[in-house]
Amino acid sequence: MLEIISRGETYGYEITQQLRQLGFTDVVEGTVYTITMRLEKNNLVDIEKKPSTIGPPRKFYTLNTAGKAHLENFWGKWAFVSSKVNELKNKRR
Amino acid sequence: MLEIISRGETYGYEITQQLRQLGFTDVVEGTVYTITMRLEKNNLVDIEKKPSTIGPPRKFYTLNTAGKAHLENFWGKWAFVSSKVNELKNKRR
DNA sequence: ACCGGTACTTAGTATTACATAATACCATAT
DNA sequence: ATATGGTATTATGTAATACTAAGTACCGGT
Repeated sequence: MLEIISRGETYGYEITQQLRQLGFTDVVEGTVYTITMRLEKNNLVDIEKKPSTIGPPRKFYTLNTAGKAHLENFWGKWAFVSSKVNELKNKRR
Repeated sequence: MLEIISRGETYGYEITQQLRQLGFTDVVEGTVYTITMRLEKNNLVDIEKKPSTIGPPRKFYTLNTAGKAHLENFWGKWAFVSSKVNELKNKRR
């Protein structure tokens, strides 16, 4: 979700749809919501509310400096963990 | 941990050491223990207690049929999730 | 007036992650 | 004997995370 938000401001409902398109077909809005709430709580995002012509107002998120740092930190951890897990996988019988 | 156990019977303390050697340097025994407890609770392992000459008895774990199935299921999920995450990573700016 | 799609929020449970500390066994050195 | 250090499991508690179901509300079209 941090990575998705990093590509440009977006909002919960749209994030849900993007995740579903990515293949996480059974992600529901509630799941995404708890994560956006966490991002807010941890001050990793800036928030802007904008009206929509086709529904209720949208709450747009963008990564702030801390959010970007957090994302970079995540990618570092991902590189480490995924390489270790793949190492295990490749040694599998 | 399922993968580590799948390579041959082993016990908590040894698993901790293996994980540390793998690079997860700050894994402590308590963390491993909660996971072995979960494996027991979910009936994914067979248990055999054997004496040790250099300390208290060891509780050896081996994967049972359900455990092996669970592991295979994990590798399937891993292939999916890691490919999706890497897809995101590679599109990163 | 209702319906379906859009959109956020609430509230709750179950699981997971992790740390700290306690207990106990054994060999070796003092 | 006893102190110590490595080996090994167990107990207990807290915080974070994952996930679901249901509720509220806004809007356009029939």
